[in-house]
Amino acid sequence: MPTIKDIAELANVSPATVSRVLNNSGYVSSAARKRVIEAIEKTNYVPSEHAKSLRTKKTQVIGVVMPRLSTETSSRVVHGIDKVLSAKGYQILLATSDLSPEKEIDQLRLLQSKQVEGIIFLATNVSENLQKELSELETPLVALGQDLPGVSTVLYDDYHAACDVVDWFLAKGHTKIGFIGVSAHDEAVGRKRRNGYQAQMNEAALPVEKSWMQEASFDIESGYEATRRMFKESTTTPTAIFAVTDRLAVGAMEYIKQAGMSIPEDVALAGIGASEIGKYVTPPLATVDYANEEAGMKATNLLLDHISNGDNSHKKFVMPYGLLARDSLG
Amino acid sequence: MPTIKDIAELANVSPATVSRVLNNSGYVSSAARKRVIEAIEKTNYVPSEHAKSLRTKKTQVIGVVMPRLSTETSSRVVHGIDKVLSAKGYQILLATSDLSPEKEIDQLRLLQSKQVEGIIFLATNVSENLQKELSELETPLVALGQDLPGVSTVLYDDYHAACDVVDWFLAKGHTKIGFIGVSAHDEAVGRKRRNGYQAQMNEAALPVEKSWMQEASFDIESGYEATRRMFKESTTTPTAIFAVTDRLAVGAMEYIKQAGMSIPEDVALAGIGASEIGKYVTPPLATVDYANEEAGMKATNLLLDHISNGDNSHKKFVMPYGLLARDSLG
DNA sequence: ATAAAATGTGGAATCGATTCCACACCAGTA
DNA sequence: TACTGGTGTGGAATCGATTCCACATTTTAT
Repeated sequence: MPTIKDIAELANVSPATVSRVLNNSGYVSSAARKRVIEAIEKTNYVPSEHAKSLRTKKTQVIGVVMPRLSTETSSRVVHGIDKVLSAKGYQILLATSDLSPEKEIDQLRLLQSKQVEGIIFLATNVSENLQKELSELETPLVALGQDLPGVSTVLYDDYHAACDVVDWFLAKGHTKIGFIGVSAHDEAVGRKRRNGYQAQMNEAALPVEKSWMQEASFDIESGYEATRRMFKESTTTPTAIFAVTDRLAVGAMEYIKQAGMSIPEDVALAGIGASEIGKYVTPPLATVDYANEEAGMKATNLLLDHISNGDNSHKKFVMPYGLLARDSLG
Repeated sequence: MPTIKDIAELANVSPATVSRVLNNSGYVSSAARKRVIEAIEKTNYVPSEHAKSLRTKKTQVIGVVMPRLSTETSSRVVHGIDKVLSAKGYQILLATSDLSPEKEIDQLRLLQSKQVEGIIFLATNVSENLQKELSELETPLVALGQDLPGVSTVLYDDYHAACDVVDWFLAKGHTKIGFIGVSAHDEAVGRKRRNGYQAQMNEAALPVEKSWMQEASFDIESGYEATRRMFKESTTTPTAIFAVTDRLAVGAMEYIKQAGMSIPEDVALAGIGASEIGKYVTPPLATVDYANEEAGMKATNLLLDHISNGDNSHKKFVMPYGLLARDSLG
């Protein structure tokens, strides 16, 4: 591995001059520049970013912390982030938290030690420790998807989206509406969407049988099971089901079909997420489009603003969402 | 941002001693160690990885270059990579090439300058320039999915998988089998799978009408269009279609349904990739499971071997695949 | 013609860690 | 008593770049 010194010797100049060529700064005669460039090409020289960062404090790297990579939502978000970042010459240092609160904090530290210039943080849990860590963090950070106090965040409008889904059903005349949610530890998906559902049912003065509200995890299989439980346990069975994610809804769809009922005639169905799968199941799944890619882009732009302007204000940005009424609605 | 010097002063020791505490190396009295640890905690000190890497040449970062992130295949692969890497304390520096050959090379250079300890490379194009770049690269590298000469690779068995898909149809008595492929610039998906199809049709002495072979890009919509063309242009229409990816197959499915034909009675269908979507469309799509996550893990382990053993041999590893015969087959 | 400004270049300090080496101290042993 | 060997510590070089400053040389302006 050649260093700047080797190039300097080869080109018969000082390291300082090589550096000037590298950075297009200061004065360099065209003769010297030519010799340096030749030396660089001959040796396949690549400057060490570490030495550079050590001196300049710039790394051109943004850290991204997310619970898991292998979901459609995540990859859309990362794609949005990458789109903005790669255009500006930044790279992504990826850190996954595996849904573990301690690991989220560890990763935050690790990224800090790697001197990333900013962090985009998709949290799931919002613990005490996490908030403490965040408040001590010097690196600019933007949260996405969960409302973290004291930091800039790009949020989805979970509450109103959930209300709108329930409204869909109400408008079709449904009164017995089931709900498949996830753990309330997840503030956004677990709590807010449930709140929206409950608020809307209350508003409409509709009673909700206990078994109509089921809790699942995040996979299709779990949506299937939740639906099975719902139908087994209910005295009056729902005529519509709102699942908080498309995957859960697809699971519900599987159960309903297997149980010999038809969608939307016997049971109407809707999810949230606008996942690709929902578009191609039969019937197509009504859902809410969260514009994940745009959210990723938005968060990145916000972060870059913080970095360049040294702007420390805490902005909250709520993403608009789109309603995709499809056949599963009736 | 405190540095090792600040800690040293606070703890009344030299930087050397702080370093010893940090790395658990050499002799440190328990009194000194205690003072150092306290100073670290008090100041929230995080050592600079840049300074460290500059000195030690170790970064604990692996670069991953891939064409795009927002596909199910990619995220499965990255997930596999991450699983192995995070267990060993490595991090992932992500670089996307956006399907552009020049960008693939740029990213390779950039990763090198960031001193990554190894690179996992998912290429699409296999150009001259790329091969030159790879041969000059000093960083250990493992390619995944495309056969690059002169480097270790983890490969999918595209040719035989394609043969097996055609065999499915042959076994069901189909003789008119259509094919939806992608550009031959993509060696693995474009060329090898097509070769498998053609070889098998030849073997069975079955004629292939020109319009039965259509070229598409990678999205569902494009599969739809390719199928439309196939049916419009053919004098005899196929009774079975092999699409080289599940997404293309789903597009084909859409067209076939919309044209009023039924699957598998009028047209049988199969894809490759075992994407989740294929499992939940109606009818479920027959496909080939490529074990992407395992491939990512395999590639990572191979890479780590190279790194730790300084092992420069070029291993080729072909992943086994699984056949998922589902209802779309008939 | 002479002062002032622009151009080119190298020396050396610097960033924040690690690590070799020298040195000091305190046992235990011959 | 003197010598070994294990402990504990700090000084200083080092990694590979950037950048300030000083200095030399040329060009331009007055």
